[in-house]
Amino acid sequence: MQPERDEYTPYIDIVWFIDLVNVLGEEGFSRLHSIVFSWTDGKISQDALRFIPYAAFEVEVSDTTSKTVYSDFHNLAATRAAIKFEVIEEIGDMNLERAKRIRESAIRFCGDADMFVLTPNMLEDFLNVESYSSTPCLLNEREAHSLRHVQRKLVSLGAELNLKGMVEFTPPECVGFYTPRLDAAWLVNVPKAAADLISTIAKKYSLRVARDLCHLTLFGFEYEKETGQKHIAGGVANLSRHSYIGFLITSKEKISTVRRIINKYSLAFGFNNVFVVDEDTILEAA
DNA sequence: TTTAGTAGCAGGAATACGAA
DNA sequence: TTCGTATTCCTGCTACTAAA
Repeated sequence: MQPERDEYTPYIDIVWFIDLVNVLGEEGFSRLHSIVFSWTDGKISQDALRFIPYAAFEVEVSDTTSKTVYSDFHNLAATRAAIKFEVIEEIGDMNLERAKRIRESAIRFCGDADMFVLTPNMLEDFLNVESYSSTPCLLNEREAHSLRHVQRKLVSLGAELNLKGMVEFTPPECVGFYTPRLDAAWLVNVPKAAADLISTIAKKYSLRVARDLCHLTLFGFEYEKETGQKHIAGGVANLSRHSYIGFLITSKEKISTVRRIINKYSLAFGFNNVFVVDEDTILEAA
């Protein structure tokens, strides 16, 4: 999403994107964009939808300060990339252990995870590696016997768009904590080479990556028709953290209620990736 | 108890660079 | 030329430890 004129604009040193045109083809992406464009009132630009950040790297090679490293972690979190690396040259007072302590604070206070610290030397080890270890898939396919109309529609629409559709989806990064379940999700495969490289780095340095490295949860869906405000608010919170773009589907009568929750939570918790969609709009999507 | 040395950290000035 | 961001270099503060 384009920054506002008066917003600070961080420069991320390196970002690996998944190009949805490569994944879906020109025609498939064009169709997906037209659907997302209509569901978000045009708030998602074509490029923001096309290039999905997978891995982001911030590199500090000077005698950097702790605040610089701390803001690096927040800038990395703002990319919404699945996995984030702070690469630290151990110069002056900055070193790996100190950067790791800053990482712990960043994870605790900015509400993101899967951020790690490396040194340039640790990365150079991988330049001449000929094969990488394969990436284990953490997805848990749940059998859903009775699907609601909206869920069936989302599964069939996802299949038409060449996306992996799942219902009653449990985000793999939540295992061991409170485990939310999204009513539906559309996932995209991560290119094997990228996933395997990250897996190999994680394995060598014992980085505890929580999320599934071979899929990205591109879209999450929650369907709330009759439930109360607090229940809906939980859905909004789950969507913001466990999908790249989240849609809360509800009836026409409840749209204003849901929008008020999204407005409140997006300001309080700093996200801008959840939208409310009228149930009929989903069912009529062709 | 005081003093000196050291590590860790914070902060600012100067400068480089690219975009508008 | 201006603006925003990154980088480099430097100084100062605080806490801790060991020696006097």
